Amino acid sequence: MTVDQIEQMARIRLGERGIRYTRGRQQVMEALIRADGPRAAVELHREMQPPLPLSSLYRSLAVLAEAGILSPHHGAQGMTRYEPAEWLIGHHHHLVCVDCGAVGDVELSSEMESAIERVAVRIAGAEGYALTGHTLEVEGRCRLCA
Amino acid sequence: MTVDQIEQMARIRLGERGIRYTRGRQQVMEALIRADGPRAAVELHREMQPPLPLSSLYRSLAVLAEAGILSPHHGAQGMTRYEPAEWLIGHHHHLVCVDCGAVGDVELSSEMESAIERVAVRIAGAEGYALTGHTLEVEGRCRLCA
DNA sequence: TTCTATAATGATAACCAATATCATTATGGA
DNA sequence: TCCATAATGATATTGGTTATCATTATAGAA
Repeated sequence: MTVDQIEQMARIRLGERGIRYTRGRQQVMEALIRADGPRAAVELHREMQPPLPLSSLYRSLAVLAEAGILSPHHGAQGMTRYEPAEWLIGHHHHLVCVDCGAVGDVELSSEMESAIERVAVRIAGAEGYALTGHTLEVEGRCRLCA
Repeated sequence: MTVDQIEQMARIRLGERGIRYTRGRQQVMEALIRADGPRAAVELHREMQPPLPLSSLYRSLAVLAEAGILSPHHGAQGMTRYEPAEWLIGHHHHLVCVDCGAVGDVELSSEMESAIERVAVRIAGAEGYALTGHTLEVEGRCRLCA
């Protein structure tokens, strides 16, 4: 799935809801699509050239998440990082560094994935929850923090 | 494992580090041991009788987490919830309500657990991380929010 | 027991990610 | 082109969390 294709799907979803896919939102989406994991507003602000004002950045993230195009991930230092929703970039899990807070995406083989899926279904059912998703958060110390 | 036994282990760990197990910290630990999942400072403040001052509450949580007795969990609304570390209450996973943010603990059968453990080892190894732990975060809508 | 060094407390202020406000600007449709 | 409405961005505000610091409590020494 190319960046353009993902953007196209996002654009359609927004159009259906009367939400515009403006230059700023486009910048946010492209940065997140190219990233290898969730990113916080402050991180995007640092990396974007030229940087979008923080107020616009935060609002764009909120709008895109509300539309189901971005998914929030609550991480270390109380920062909320976002990444394109799974229907855009595929189901995956997270590898988190317990020291620096870096988060990376990980995809599993279908056998591993279905094993985890079965567990998630079992857990949600037992507690009367309507299952919406699941993520295996693998924690460790990254090469730099080791 | 009883509340007293868990407290005793926590007390020993603190003693080894020259950290006192004071009445306030005791109140915090007992509230968290009795809880069925991670709790935030604000939640503890509401539930404790009499409530510890928020400044002391936050500091106690930080001290106990620093000593490895509590583990932080970063959740919705940017709130950090804490629970006794796994070496005290056992390994478990989390069931999170995507609407209200409630978090509950879930224990798995040993077969399910070892299946997930294998996946975690595989992931960390592939990315060069030193594995420290893993949690399956199952997301859904709880009975109240359904 | 008393003294003393040090840890812990709690009121207060400061911090910072995130959100709300609102006047201005941009956009798509009539 | 005009207009209704969405979006922007500077600014102010919120709220969870952390830092400060004078006071209090505690463990160990004398």
